[in-house]
Amino acid sequence: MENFEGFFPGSSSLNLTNSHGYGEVQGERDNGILGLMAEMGVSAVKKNDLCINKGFGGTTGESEEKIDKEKKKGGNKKMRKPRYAFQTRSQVDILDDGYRWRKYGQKAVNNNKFPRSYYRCTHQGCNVKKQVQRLTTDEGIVETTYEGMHSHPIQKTNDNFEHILSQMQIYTSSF
DNA sequence: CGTGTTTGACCTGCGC
DNA sequence: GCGCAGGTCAAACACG
Repeated sequence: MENFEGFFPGSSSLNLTNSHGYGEVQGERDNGILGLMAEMGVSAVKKNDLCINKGFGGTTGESEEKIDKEKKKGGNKKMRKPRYAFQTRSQVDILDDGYRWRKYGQKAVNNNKFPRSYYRCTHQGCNVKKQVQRLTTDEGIVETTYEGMHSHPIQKTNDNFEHILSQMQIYTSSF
């Protein structure tokens, strides 16, 4: 069982050990934050396409093996990185997960009245990206999408992250 | 001065 | 081919 290295290494100090049986996907260590969010009851999903799969009824984590479906379009070698989206009920958009993020873009998307912000990990050689967007339907919900896995230690103490976690309230999708 | 944010322009994929 | 929407770049700017 992997722990949360990659997303939140060191978060094992939290009382949120991953006990869900997410298997390895694509040989990557993909089950980190998903398990964490599952423990918290936060609606979390891995999205390979841009569809957000809500409903975390306990049977999530299946059909993740299909992400290797490359687009058979002229041999495009551009394989999409797996992305993880989770929604948290928070007053702040930026969840300080201990990494250093540099904002590189902001865009108004869809019919969402809130702009989507694009962040990139500033660690050299680590091109993990994340998108942060507040939902129009529920302004208290912030959806964060991670893309890629961190391959370096966390850069800040996790005390703050623990505080953030305590602020996160369980969000169970009700539709 | 180093680091991060802002913001308009640019790029790219996709549907029509 | 064209237009739109999403994603990224990069110069200017702000701040400690």
